[in-house]
This record gives sequence, C-alpha cells and structure tokens, in this order.
Amino acid sequence: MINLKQSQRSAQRKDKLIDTALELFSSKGYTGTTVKDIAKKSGVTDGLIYHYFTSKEEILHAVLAKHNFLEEVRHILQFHDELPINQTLFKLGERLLELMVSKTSFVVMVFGEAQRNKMMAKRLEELISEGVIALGGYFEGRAEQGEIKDLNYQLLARHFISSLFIYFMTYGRNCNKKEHNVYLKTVIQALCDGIIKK
Amino acid sequence: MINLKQSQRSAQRKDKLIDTALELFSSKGYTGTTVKDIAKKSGVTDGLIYHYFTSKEEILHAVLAKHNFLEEVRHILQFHDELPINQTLFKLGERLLELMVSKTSFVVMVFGEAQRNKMMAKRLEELISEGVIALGGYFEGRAEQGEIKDLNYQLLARHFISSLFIYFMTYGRNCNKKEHNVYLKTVIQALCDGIIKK
Amino acid sequence: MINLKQSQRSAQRKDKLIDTALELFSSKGYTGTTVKDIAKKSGVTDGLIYHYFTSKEEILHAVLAKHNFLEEVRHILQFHDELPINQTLFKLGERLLELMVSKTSFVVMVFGEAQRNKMMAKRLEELISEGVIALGGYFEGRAEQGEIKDLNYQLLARHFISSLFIYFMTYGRNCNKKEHNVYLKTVIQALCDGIIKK
Amino acid sequence: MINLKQSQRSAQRKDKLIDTALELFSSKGYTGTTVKDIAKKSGVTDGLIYHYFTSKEEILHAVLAKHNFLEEVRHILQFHDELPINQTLFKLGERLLELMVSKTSFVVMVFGEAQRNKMMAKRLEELISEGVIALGGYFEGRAEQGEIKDLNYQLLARHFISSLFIYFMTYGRNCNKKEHNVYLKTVIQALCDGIIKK
DNA sequence: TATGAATGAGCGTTCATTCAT
DNA sequence: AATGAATGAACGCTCATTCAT
Repeated sequence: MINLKQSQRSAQRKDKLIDTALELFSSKGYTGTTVKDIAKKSGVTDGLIYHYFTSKEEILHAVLAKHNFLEEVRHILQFHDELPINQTLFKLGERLLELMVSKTSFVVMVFGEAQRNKMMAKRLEELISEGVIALGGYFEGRAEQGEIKDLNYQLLARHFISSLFIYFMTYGRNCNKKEHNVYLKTVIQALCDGIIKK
Repeated sequence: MINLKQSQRSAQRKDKLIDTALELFSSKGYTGTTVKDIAKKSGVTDGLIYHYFTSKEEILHAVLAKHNFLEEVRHILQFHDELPINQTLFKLGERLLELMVSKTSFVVMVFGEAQRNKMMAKRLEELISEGVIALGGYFEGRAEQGEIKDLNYQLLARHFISSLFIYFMTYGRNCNKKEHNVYLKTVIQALCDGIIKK
Repeated sequence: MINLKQSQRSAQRKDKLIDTALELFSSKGYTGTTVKDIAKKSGVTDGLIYHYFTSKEEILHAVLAKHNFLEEVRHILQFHDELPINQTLFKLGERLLELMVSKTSFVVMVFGEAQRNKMMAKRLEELISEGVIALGGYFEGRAEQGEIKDLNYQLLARHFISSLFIYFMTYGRNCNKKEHNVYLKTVIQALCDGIIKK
Repeated sequence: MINLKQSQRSAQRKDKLIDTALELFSSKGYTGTTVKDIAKKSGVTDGLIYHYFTSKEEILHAVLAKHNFLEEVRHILQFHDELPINQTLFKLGERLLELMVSKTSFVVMVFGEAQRNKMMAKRLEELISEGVIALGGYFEGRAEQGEIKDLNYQLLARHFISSLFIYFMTYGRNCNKKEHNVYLKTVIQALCDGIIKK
C-alpha cells in the first residue's frame, strides 16, 4: 500500500516538475531557466530533480512529451465535407486559435527555442506540417469536386496555417475571441473570394 | 594623421567583431554565445572586446545598428500605382524575400531572440508593423479607387506580410528564386481572385 | 533528524568561512581579499561559498554580525557610581582595551574599511557614539553631584574614547596589559587632575 | 626653446596627474581608483601615464612625496616658551586642525590606506610620532621649569595628538573654525586643570 | 526517496600594463 | 612625447551536475 501511495506521489511530483518547467521555460526560455528555479518553484530540493530526470535536457523532453498537442491538432483536422469551404476554414481557424490560446506557454516556448534547438525546430515543423498536409489534402478534395481553382494546395495550406500562427504569436496572443473572429473572417473571406472587385 | 592606419585597422576590427557576433548570435543565439566565443573567432583576446564595446549587450546593439534593414524595407514599400495589384504584390514579395535571404542570419537571430529580449521583440514588431502599415495603406488607396472590396486592410496586410515571413523562416529559407516565385504566385493569386470557383 | 551530522558540519563550515573571511579582511582589507582567497584558505571550492552566502558583501555582513561587540561595549558602559571617577575611568579603559585586544583583527578591519564603505563607517560611528554618549552621560551625572567642573561632557567623552581608540590602533596593539595600564593611568590622571602644577 | 617649453609642459602634466591622483585616491581609495580614471580626469591618454610613472604604485609614491606635510608639521611644532601652556596647546591644536583641513583629502587617503599598505602605515606613524616627540619634548621642558606635574610626557603627547586626529577624522572634518575652537578649549582646559572639582 | 552540501568549469567583466606607431 | 590598441590574468558569480548521507 505504502508503495502504491509512494509511487502515486512520485508520479504526481514528476508531473508537477514538468508543469513547472513548462511554465518557466515559457516565460524565461530554456537557457534562462535554472534547474534550481524549477526545484524551488516545485517545492523540491535541487538534488531530487536528478532522481526524476537525468539532465535538464531530459526535463525539456518530458515537457514536450506531455504537452505535445499533435493528437489534438490531428483531431481538429478531421474535415467534414458537409459545410461550405469558408465555414470549414473558419471552424478550423477557431479551433486552432483556441488550442494555441489554451497552450500559449507551450507554443511560445517551442517557438522561442526552435532557433537554438534542433529538436524543438523539428517539433515545430512537425506541428505545422501536420496542419499543412491535412489542410492541403482537404483543398485537393474540394478541387476534385470542382469547388476550388487549380492551385498549389500545399503552399496554400501553408500560407493559411502559418499566417494564423504568426498572427497568434505577434498579435493575437492577448486578443479575445471576438477579435480572433474578425481576423479569421477577414482572412478567410479574402482567401475564398479574393480581394479584387469584378 | 599619425594614426590613420591604426584607426583604420581599429575600425576594421570593430567591424569584424560585429560581423562575427552576428554570425554567432544567429547560430547559437545571443545567450548561447559567449563573449569569449566572439573574441576567439575574431582572433582577439577577451579583454579587447571591452575596448570596443562596454558590454555584451552593446555588441548586440551594434549588430542591430549595422544590419538594421528598416530603411530598405521602407524603400521597398514605396508603392507605385501604375501596376495591377497582383503585380505590385508580387514585386513586394519578391523584394522582401530577397532582402530576407540576403540577411538570413540577422532575421533568424532577431526572430529567435524576440521571445526573450524586449528590445528584440520591439525591433521585430517595428519591422512587421512598418510593412503592415505601408501595405495596409496601399490596400486602402486601391479600395478608394474602387479596385478592391471592403475589408479590414490592416489585418489583410498583416496576413500577407506575416505569411511571407513564416514561409521564409520555416520553409523558404533554403529555396531558390524559382520556388519563391511559385509560392508568391500561388498566394497572391488566391489573395486577389479567391480560391472559390464561381 | 537524518542529517543532523550534516547540518552540524554545514554550520561549522559556515563558521569557519566567516572566521577565515575575518582573518583575511583584517590583513588584506575587504577589497583586497578575493572570494577565491577565502575559499582556498578554508579548504573549500569557489562555488561552495555561494551556497552559504549570496555575495561577497554578505560574507562581510556575516562577519560583522558574528563579531558585533556593540552589546559588550554596552555592558561595559553600565557605570556604577560607587567608585571614584578615576577608578571608574580606569576600569572602563581597561575593559575597552581588553575587548579591542581580543578582537584586534575585527577592529582593524572595521577601521580600515570605514573610509571606503558607508556601512562600515556607520558601524564605526555607532561604536564610538555608543561609548561617547554613555560616558558623556556619566560625566553629566557626576557633574550634578558637584564632582566635576562645568565642561562639554560629550566632547570630553569623545576625547577620552577616541584617544583610547587611536592609542590602540597605532601603538598599543602589541603592548601588554602592564603597558596599557601605564597609558591609562597617565591619561586618566591628567584628565582628572590636570597637568598644571598649582 | 621648444625643449624648454616641452619640459615645462611635461612637468606641469606630471603635476596635474599627481594632483588628480590624490583627489581620486582620497575619494575612492587607492585600490578603488583606476589608472584609467586618473588618465581620463587628467585629460590624458591611458598609455601616457606610463611615460611619467612606471606603475600605479609609483603614482602613490609621487603623491606622498608632493603632499608630505611633515615639514609643515615640524614648523608648527617649534614651540615658543613665552606663552602659558594652555595657549601654546591651543595654538598648536588650531594650526594642526588648519593643516589637516587644508589637506583633508590627503589625510583621509593616508589614513584609509594605512591598514592595507605598509608604506602608508609607516607614513602615518611618522607623522604622528613627529608630533608626539615634539610635544613630549615641550612638556618635558615645562616640567623642568616646574610648571607641570610628573607624568609620562610621551604618552601624554600621544594622547593629545591622536585625540585631535581622530576628532578630525570622525567628527570635525566638516566643522568650522568656531566648532574646532570649542573642542580645543574643552579638551585643553580639561588637560591642564583636570576635570575634578577640588 | 530525499536532502542539500559540494564541485568546477565557465560566465561577463575589469584593469594594470605593454607596445607598435 | 603621445596615442590607444592590445594583452591576459584575475575578479565576483552562476549553474548543471554529483554524491554522501
């Protein structure tokens, strides 16, 4: 029994450490965060950290493993063909923004550290690619139905996703849902109908 | 008069130091780069750095001052109204990509450091805003001529610029001009005419 | 409970560090003493110093806290009125000299550092003032009893205390008790009866 | 001619450097003063310092040589026997205080540096001893005339001089002449007549 | 499990001094 | 005589990591 309780507490503690690490990495960056920082904020002694992780780098790995929202991205990207394209895009944008908002600190960390850390860069590219491929596939499907013009769908998808991403990072991080919607509507309307008056 | 040669060599050396710093900052980040690194790679002793700069931070400032391409961005953004919108956008995109390619390491550094360093964040926002405002103004002008639809031009501009930016950062960094053009054409065609078949 | 031994050894080590620091500060001055010096002389690595103290300045504070003899001075200065004035002064002088002798290196350090370091200057002034005020009060009391002449008792007290102090600093530091007594007798006799033959 | 002018300017410059050094040493201490500081404040380049002095230490020597007021102390200490003792002591005290006031920064430096620097300590002891011996001799002379009691005149002299000195250092440094006189009168009256009411 | 003492390489920075010009 | 570029050892301090308990 004791062992069970112990191992539970142990797991909880590890979890706490990972969450604290994410928080700190997000606000101060990986390099800017001290192992001592993590220990202190988690209410744990310095040495104990190395009972749970072999190195600072491994903490980062654990953070990435726990907060990897690739699954959630994939789930969002299961497109249903019943809706008109613009509504589908709007829903997608809405959900992606929601997801990014709910994981702001994680996104910020991955983004900020990606220049320095190969693994982080790979992770970032994975996330974006996942979206790009799925959305590109959706475009292609619509094209086969004769609904959209003949274009490079992958590039188009990348354009949409990455614009959303940078909007969130540099501008929309602190905006509310209403403002997000204005952005999404503007961008999607332009994307669908073009900006040129006929 | 006496020390013309010396002061020349001194200026050259300072220049060298700035360039070396840019290189290192770009590849390892500001925090990840040691003053000793800069000294060593420049073939200079540690102490001499502080003959030219008062601190590591000042080196960063010097790097930013030397490679500040705000001026160039402004120049690129002087729109001429003779051309059709899509051609104007294409020219703009082409030049912005050219500029980013020619200053890749600088752009990467500013981008990567912006999450951590207030000054860098400001610098980045300046760069993007500059483009957003100018392009937004251009859209507005075209709208007044009845050429484009009623939309939020600032958001539209931000969409175009930031998409370009992230395309470069995550994808186009190593592409050639031809590939850039494909991207630009796709994105601009979609932006102008929409993707929906009528 | 577990680490009683460890925490004991830790406390001892901290104590050792403080004592070593006092020794070094006294002989080489605060500025002239390196943190590495303290570490080396204590048989400890550089980094460990910062496990016990947050800065070199804090080591100084710890030294001051441990060797703060203000309390002892106060105790000495509790005058008893039973004795004749000259005997009271003699006892006071004797004890103050004893105290300074037993804390020679501390006194020397405070004195030497006071010109440069505001905190040390304040500390020194505190020590002297404490004595001056107490002794001045004693003089005043005796004056009210009609035992001493009408004079500025604070200045008189300062005169006595500071003379004692500089005697110790520049001359009596290495003298024995007998020599101290000669000094005290001479000075006190002169102070009480004057040097002029009537 | 040119050489004469040059050597004049050279001498002036050296003088300027010494004075600046004194100023800086006094306010920031010897260790706290940078050779660069001296150069800058003197309007001279770093390297030139070493054309005039072989080291920082030598600058200190030069400062001491130039501002050595032993001569002046000796002059002040030429006692004349016409006056009553208390007036003689008052005149002596007055002049010594005047001298210390006029050379405040020098006195402060010597005093502050004496704990760290053997040479400075020796210099300080020289100055004090000079006064002690002269004043002790004067006392002895008066004693032979039957004017003062039988006491240890050297200790008495040390008492008077050092009290004066510490009064200046810790208290009278910023007082005006009037306040000095109050101090001197009090101390001298007590010294001459004693403080005990008969 | 858990502690926190201990390590030691490395950080940004300072500064007396040297030296080519 | 004068410059200021250049040196390099040393400074106070940080921190990921190890380890005895």
